[in-house]
Amino acid sequence: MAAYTKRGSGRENDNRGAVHDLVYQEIRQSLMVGTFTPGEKVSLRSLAQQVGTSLTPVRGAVNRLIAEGAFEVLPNRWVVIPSMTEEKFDEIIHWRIKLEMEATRRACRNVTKGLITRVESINRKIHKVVEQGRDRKDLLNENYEFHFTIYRDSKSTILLPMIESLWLQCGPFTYYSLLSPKDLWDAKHHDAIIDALKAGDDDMAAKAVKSDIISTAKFLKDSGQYTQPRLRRVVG
Amino acid sequence: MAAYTKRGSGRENDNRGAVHDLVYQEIRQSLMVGTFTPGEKVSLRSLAQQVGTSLTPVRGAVNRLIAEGAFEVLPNRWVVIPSMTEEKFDEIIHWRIKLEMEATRRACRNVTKGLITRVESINRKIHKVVEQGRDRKDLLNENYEFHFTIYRDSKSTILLPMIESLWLQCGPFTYYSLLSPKDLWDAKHHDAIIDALKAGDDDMAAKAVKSDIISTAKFLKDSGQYTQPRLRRVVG
DNA sequence: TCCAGGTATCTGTTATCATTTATAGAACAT
DNA sequence: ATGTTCTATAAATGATAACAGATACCTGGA
Repeated sequence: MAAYTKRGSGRENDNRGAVHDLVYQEIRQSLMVGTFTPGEKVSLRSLAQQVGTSLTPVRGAVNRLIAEGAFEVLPNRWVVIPSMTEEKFDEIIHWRIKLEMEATRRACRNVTKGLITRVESINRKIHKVVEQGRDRKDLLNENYEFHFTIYRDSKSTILLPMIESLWLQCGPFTYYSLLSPKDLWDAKHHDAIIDALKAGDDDMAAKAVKSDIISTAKFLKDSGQYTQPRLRRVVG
Repeated sequence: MAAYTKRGSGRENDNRGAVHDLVYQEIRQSLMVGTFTPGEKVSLRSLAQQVGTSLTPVRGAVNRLIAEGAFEVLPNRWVVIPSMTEEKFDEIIHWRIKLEMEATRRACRNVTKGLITRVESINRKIHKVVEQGRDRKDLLNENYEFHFTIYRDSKSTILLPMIESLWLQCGPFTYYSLLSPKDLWDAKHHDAIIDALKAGDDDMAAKAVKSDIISTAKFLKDSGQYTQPRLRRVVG
């Protein structure tokens, strides 16, 4: 037993997280709520200055985000936010539906009281944000939490990274939705998901998730702007 | 092998690729042909020494591979080859089938003469390797090329990274198949894929791919060894 | 007015060094 | 003989500086 022996100082910094992980989380969050705009150029040095570190941890975070499809690297080796085309968006949505339906089914099959409590709590927050008309970014964050709280309970180390990657890829596209005047958030899908979880009906839960994805996809498509395929200047 | 250094000497190295990209390719290749064994610890320094560079490009490559699920990072911050469980493997195969069927369908829909030529060329190489009983690793490499030559023609920037990630994740598992005495390679699936491509029958091509995946999955499962979920020592 | 060429600046990339942290092994006490 | 503590080693992580390539801008000439 004797957990008294603490090595070294240890008291100094309870932060415990590697800096490049914090940087990753910060950029990722910005990405999800549409802080970056599709096509925007991203500089490692400016990012480093923004987060107040050297290039090294930023590089680690950016490399990871590139691998996840959140960033794109041009032939120049410059890093940009990928642009979005309609085909690409449709494809993302198509696979989001497939993967998230399955993740939901799995989570529903071994649903616990704890999951329902957590999800209901987040859903209440969402309702509150919508009522109070608060910042749309809060809504996006809570929506992310709502879904991934469920998906995490699928206990699938295969599904989760794929789903995260897809969310990350359509994240910047939500930038335009922030500009859109109309703010239609239909809470009925979330409620339906919770009801299905409570009933332990995995097919019903999956269907509710599908409806939710289609609904938000339609919302994004309405306010979104697709980017033309980038024209690369051919140097002669 | 192959010191990649790019720093001082300007023209020695083909400037087309950054060093960390070459390192990535090399590690990835090793991963695919089962050079690493599941659960094995990987040290950045040893990797750097192996490829003859400093840590920096190795870190970039490893970070990317972590994001792709090829490496796993322990709470100790040590990097290891992920272990494989039966559930995990089945899940990977399940989604490989779904995604690769779709990629094949897309490639088949806009099939070109060039694709068929390339694929037939690779298939001939595979036949030759099998006949001559050459190194199993050559077989794995050619098999990879065969499939991804097709998938690349799906022109889907969404599908391809997901499929690559799945291949990478079951890559180390093939280590055991290299140890297996029996070497059953059924070429009929590849031939069926080519026939379907020639006929432009996307459903048939997709079905042939499914058969091929199931076949190789069965082969891997026969010779594979699953790893117990890692036991973390609980300090008391 | 337009185009060519050169220069300054910005970008990613790599190497090296310093710091922190965790594991392993030896020495010690019980 | 066993368990604990100290120490040495090895590991990842972060900061900094030097380097190479590309872009942007400015200048000079037609």
